[in-house]
Amino acid sequence: MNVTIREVARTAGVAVSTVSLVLNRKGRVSRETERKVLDAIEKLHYHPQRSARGLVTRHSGNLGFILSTDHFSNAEPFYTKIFLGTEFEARSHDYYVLLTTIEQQFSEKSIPRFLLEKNVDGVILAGTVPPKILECIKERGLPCVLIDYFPPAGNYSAILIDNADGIRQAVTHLIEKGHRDLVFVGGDSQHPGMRERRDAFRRILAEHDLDADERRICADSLASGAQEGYEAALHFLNNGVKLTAFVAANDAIASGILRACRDRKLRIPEDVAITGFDDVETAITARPTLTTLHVPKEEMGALAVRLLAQLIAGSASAGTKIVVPVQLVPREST
Amino acid sequence: MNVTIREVARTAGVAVSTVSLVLNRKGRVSRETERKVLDAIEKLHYHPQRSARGLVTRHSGNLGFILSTDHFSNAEPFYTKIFLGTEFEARSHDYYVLLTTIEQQFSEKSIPRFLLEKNVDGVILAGTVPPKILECIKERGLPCVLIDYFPPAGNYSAILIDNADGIRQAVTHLIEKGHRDLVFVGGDSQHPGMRERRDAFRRILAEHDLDADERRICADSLASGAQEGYEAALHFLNNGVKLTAFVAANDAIASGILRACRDRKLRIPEDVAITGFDDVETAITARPTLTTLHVPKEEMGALAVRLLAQLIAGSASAGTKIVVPVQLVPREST
DNA sequence: TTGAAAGCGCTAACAC
DNA sequence: GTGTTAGCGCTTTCAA
Repeated sequence: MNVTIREVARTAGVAVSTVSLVLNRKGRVSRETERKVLDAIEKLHYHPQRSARGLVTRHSGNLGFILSTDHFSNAEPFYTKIFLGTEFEARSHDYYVLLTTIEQQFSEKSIPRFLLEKNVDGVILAGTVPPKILECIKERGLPCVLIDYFPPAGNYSAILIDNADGIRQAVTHLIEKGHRDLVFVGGDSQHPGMRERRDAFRRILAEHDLDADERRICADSLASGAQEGYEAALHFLNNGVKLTAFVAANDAIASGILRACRDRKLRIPEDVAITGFDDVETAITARPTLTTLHVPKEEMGALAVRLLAQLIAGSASAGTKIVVPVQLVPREST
Repeated sequence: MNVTIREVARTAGVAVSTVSLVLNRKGRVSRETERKVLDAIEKLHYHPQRSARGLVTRHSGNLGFILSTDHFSNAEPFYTKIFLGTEFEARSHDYYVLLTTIEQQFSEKSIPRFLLEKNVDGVILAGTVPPKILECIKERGLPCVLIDYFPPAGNYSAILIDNADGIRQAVTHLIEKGHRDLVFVGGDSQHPGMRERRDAFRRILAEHDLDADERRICADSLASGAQEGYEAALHFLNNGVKLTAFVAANDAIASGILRACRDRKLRIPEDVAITGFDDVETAITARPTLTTLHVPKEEMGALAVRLLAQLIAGSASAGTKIVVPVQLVPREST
């Protein structure tokens, strides 16, 4: 029932190693024997078995995808989109992708199973991940690609977002709409990308000779959700900061701001304009719909797979960074 | 560098087979030797390798997920949600999910690689799939679970949607809103689920003594998209069929109907009401937002994994069918 | 209860 | 070019 390489060799009248050579196109097999082997393979419907091959080649044919638990369980569409992007691209590279999540507080005993079992040839990590997991991967000599995160130390391959340009587009857009008094609501200040967005806001306002005072920037929260946005917005509003536009570090925050403004009976965009970042579902389901920066999430996943595949093949060098552009999507909130 | 079972045996001072017994808790190992082995494992950070184990046990630890190409490349959120549901659930069953897509016109040479490589222990198939792939899976003796599809012949395990009850809820809702003249716009009549929705419409209207004439039912298209909905709606409108409400077989169709009504300057829901089915993104991004039937997509994926895991373990019998309930979500379109 | 040894199906030296 | 053979790391008889 179970057809093996041995049977193929027997029916083709050659040695197993010859079959193996044909299978792996290592050349140096005569046209004639190759034909015989190919015929036998065809006839027997033979296909090499992954685990047997993997045992000796030390290649699994799988890529690992690691996401922190909160990113996934929030069902954050941001990272799931990225994940689907990797799934899609992986197929054309003949890889399968194994997904796992890890806790932010990483310990020895929570090492992803696919690493322990040597069941992946490379790893993609999306969003903030504990530094320890990176060491863990390096120890095993596995190539890896980060997405939307870059740790404080070390030189990693990564797919990053052009955060500064995104904020520039948002601010420029608001200025064109006549706004002069902007405030910024940031998120998790541990995340480098979030810091980039905040810093860009500061810098770009300065470039335009607009008030970029620290009191116009609220970016010290630990989370980056709607609740934080809501509270930050009330904070600005209650303290009488002069403002006509909010620049939010992401769409969730922006939707929180939206709610705060509604609570205060402010009209959007007449009284106050709001911009988000990421262009996730929230942006389009919000009322009014949210002007935001479109981040090509699926594409980032695809790029990560492509880069990782090259890293594994040795045709790209570790430390390669790819920055993807973002695009302003004007909607009702401005 | 690479710690194997042999080293564990050596440092524990026992035989390799003993370590294996401990690893697989096959019992009949004395407390004392078990301790020694466990200590050695701990000390060496040993973990069995998947491919080596798989080679002998014939278990890969993976589940396959098969989706038709059109379902996936349309980036149909319906099936991607289901897929994410399987990913989520698989983790708690210690399985990884391998995704692949197949063409609707299935041939010998397009058999999913994970089947050829014996790289999965069971298979989940979502949406319409060619019957040949099912034979192909059966030949290999792999358990499988279908989602949202049931082939004309054969007895399969499946996760199905309570389509009839969904249509009942939609119709009842419309009747409560005062509608008496309903029409139905169906989709791909090859799909059993789509047929169920159509048949339920016919039956439920009859139960309420409403006109369920064939001219009120448009369900002969080959696709189930917005374009089909648009054309069907125009067809009804142009032929002067008396109607105040459309019941669509899914949200995409409903959004097409919506557009047709807008083109004809009909007010929604004042002049005409519309209901969808599935509750995908479209339903909430449409203007006005769409009253629809919420289908628990992630949950269906999770149920499929749970059932498949039981099938593999032998603790459930092939042919088990699970019907998931749907829930009406009233929005602006009614 | 434990150990020795035979494979699982494949690749890769190394001979011929 | 092609065949022989030794493993890859594990599980599983079968003896002891």
